[in-house]
Amino acid sequence: METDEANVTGAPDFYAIEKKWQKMWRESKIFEAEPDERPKFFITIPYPYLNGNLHAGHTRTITIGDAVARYMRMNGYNVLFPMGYHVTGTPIIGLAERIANRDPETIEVYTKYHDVPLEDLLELNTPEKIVEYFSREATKALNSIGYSIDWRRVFTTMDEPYQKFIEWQYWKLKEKNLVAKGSHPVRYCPHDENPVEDHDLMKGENATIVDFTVIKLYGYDGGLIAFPCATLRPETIFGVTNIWINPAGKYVLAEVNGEKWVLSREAADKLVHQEKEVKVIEEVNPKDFIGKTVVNVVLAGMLADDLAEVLKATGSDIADLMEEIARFERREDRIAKVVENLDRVVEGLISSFSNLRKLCDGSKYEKELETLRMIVVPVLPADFVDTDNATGIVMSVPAHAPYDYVALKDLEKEVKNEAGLKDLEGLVKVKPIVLIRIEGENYEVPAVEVSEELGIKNQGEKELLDKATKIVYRKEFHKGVLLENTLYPGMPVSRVKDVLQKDLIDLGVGDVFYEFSEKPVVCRCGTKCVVKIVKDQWFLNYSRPDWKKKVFELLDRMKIIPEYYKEEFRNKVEWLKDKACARRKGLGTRIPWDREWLIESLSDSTIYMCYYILAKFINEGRLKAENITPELLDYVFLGTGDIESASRSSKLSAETVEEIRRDFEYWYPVDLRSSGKDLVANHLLFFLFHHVAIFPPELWPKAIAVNGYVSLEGKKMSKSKGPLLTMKRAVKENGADVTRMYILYASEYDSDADWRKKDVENLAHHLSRFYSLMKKYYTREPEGFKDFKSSAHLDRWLVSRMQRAIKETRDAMEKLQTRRAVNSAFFEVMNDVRWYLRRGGKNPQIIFDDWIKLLSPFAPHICEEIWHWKHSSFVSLEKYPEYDESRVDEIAEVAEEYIKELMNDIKEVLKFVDAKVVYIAPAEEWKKEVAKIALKAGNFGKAMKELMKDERWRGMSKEVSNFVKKVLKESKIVEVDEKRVIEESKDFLEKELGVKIAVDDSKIPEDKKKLAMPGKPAVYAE
RNA sequence: GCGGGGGUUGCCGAGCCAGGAAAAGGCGCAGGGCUUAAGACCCUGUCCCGAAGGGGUCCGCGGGUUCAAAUCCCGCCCCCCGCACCA
Repeated sequence: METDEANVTGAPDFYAIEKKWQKMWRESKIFEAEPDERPKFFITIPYPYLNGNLHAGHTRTITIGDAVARYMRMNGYNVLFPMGYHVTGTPIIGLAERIANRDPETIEVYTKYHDVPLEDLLELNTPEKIVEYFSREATKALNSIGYSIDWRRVFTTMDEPYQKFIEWQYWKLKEKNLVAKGSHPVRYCPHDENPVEDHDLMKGENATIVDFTVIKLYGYDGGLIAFPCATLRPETIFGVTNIWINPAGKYVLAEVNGEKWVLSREAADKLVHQEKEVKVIEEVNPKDFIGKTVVNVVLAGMLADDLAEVLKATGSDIADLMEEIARFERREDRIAKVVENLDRVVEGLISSFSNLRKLCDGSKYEKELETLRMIVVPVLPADFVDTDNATGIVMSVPAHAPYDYVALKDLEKEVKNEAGLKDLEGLVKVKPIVLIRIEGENYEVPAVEVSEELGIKNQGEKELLDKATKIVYRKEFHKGVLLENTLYPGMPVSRVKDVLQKDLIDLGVGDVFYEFSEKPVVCRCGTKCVVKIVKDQWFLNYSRPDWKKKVFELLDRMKIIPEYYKEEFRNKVEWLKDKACARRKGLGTRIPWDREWLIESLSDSTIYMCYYILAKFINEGRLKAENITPELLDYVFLGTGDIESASRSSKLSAETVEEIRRDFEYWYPVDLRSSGKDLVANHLLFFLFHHVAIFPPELWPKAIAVNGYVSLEGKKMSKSKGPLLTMKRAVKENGADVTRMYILYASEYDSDADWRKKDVENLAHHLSRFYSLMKKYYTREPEGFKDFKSSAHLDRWLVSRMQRAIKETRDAMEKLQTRRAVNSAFFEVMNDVRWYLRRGGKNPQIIFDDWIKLLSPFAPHICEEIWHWKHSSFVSLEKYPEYDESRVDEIAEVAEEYIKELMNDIKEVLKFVDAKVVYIAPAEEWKKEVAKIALKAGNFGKAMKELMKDERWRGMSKEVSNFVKKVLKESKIVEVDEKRVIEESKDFLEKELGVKIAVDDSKIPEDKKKLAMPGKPAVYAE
């Protein structure tokens, strides 16, 4: 029998095949790209960071890149696909230290998940050895999976020439004023005296740094004493009725930048790290301050008119001063003036207030007292104040903060009932000051109404209070607008914070206190972390509008895949702030003008794609670090300066310089950067920023593609905790082609791929089947097949279907939809071939050349192997199959579809009848009119309307409507010679169905005939 | 909270942008063929009902538009990711 030679061969030796072709490719240098007359395609994948072995995540991203590279190469492009290694930063150093210290956890993770043999691992006790080891391993892995990389361009970011390149880049940025010094808050461990990164944390990984606005209210006790109130809503300063202090807390009096502050003990400790000069004078008892009053300086300025009147009426000695202040037109100026005379104003106001109180509770100065009350507010006790949050002192704004309102109400009651609090009588009054209007809502005093709606009885009901707070804050933030009694009437609450914070600081009554959003934040060493302001850091000024504008321009013109990431990128550009780009610790390049700083790792990997051009010359030994001068790089990358100075400074011949320049001009810009989605908000963003900063628009990148992660059996992979699947292991266990195909087929775009052993094995079976098919048919002469035009129906069908697959695969690849591409190029063709063989096709090999080429970007080794059974060229360099409309035979396709449907119909019937013979007859000719009418009408609705006018059709509206749908989709159905098709397929149907088939309408009853329509013959079984 | 994405038949996952199939493909499961047997391979079935190719129900929930909605519109619920100085 002819069948069995294929099956017996069994599974091919993937491993041997892979090794063989990898060697052949390498020896033939077919992926080493040099400029020529072809159009070029420069594709890059972010170089991997080498603190471990490459894993399934890398495998996915790079396989996508390689499939595209191979696809483009087969489409006539001169493709450059290089790779390098990223080693900048601290993780490698940390790893070396942990290995040197024999850290058990590290050893476990690296032997268990990264597949590093223990004896090798223990050797890796310096960063250099780690880089050496993992780059070697990475190269092995990348080769073992068959990527078409031009290895002459490999490098690491520690290489001296690379550092020269980065120095040049940073000089360029400096020239353009895009790098500047500043300070920046970071998470910091006081014990280690170091900034703390995520993986160094024991607790609090989710904590972010929030900036509280500190607003100082002033008391007076022989001198000014500031009460720094911390708030996230500085606008509420206009509605303060009192301030809160925790009577049970530990507080200190300290000199902060020369001013006396009352603040919590913790706060004083924290401020030391926040660029403040802090000298603790003494511990103080918070209860001593309760009942004392403090001055709201902002309001004092704003209400200077009223104050002046009050002070005059009550004979205060600062009445004149206040009048003077009131003469200023602008509120800001008044406040400034108050601050200028802070000492006198505060003392004067406080003593006036206290005099007036003693003098006249409830008598003739009632109104004046009320005015003063708004500005001179009491310090009151509150348990809910957290001394470990910011300063430990907060403002009370009962109109807009449910906690404040409810606590005040409680306190009011207590004052009446408890003897110990009698001092506070007259000071505790619940009189909320409203400063925000919420658009579209009817609140008078939001905090009061919301608290009442929720039925909050006292401050013990924390849950409800939190809920109320959330409601009020949310509504006010989104729909709130400031009222007349504020500094910015009409301004939305959502916008006021930054403005006001800055104003208050400028006026001298404000400050910033950085605090964690969640607590505690604990370092691995067990110490509680603080926020530290790092001074004199170098920053990349990403927030500059002119810089961003250019990035937006780039985004507009570039292609982002998938498309909706363009919007995501825009948002991220908008959101990006200045970024500290200097570090004290780590591997990398020093800032050339300030050598105590290292350039941070995300900042030295932004335009390095152009370094691949240099790398070839460097690896050839033609270019050394000392040759890489600014003049050289200006000339070869930017075309500025001149060849003479480039040549002179670099000590390279003019020819060499020109050669590098030509290479660069040929290859640049980057045509596609394909990356995992984790790099969107950082690396890819910086990639865009730096390109627009340094290169002219014609050298800006053309496209970015983003792909999702890989999980293992549904579990997230983790480099540091496992599970992890290394590229090496995946290839070793499954073979390169299986690994590649699986990862490409597992999912699309940014959705995550799940690596499932079972599915992977199954794919391997599919590939083996493919190989067997090839083995059986590929080299065989086709029977009775000369060319497409004259061939038999089934052969034409197969060729036609192949055209569909080609079109679909190409379309998918153009959009980087590898899943769809593999599906059509592999699975769908496979199904067609199977159907073809089942139908008795003898010549599947007529499409095999195309099929092998079609699959070659995805499973290059096996394709190369099979291809060589018949050809001596590399399939990797062949022309990718082109969709050829002249080889599409719609009628053949429709006819096959017809047979499939007929078979299903008969099968359905046979389910219910135990028949020996099935009679089939195509519908009567006249029914084809339906098709004509339907096609003329063009759409379903019109067609049905038209047809139902004819009474012949009315009795069978159901059948007609089904047919109309069909004919509108496959118009060729009417051109099929049904009778002939059935006759030709008779043997097939009989074999498949196990019954006798007869084309004979005389045996078919009328009611069955009625059901027939073109494309759906009458069937009768008996 | 802000921003981006998403909820499809046992599972994974297409389809939705350009309305008109119980809804591709894979996995799993069941049955049959092949085989001494296992594996591999091939075929069939896999929402419910049905002794004739049919009918019913279905794509997070609730409305709406339409001859027709998984697909368009409105409201709601739920899930994932990013929010940084870390590669």
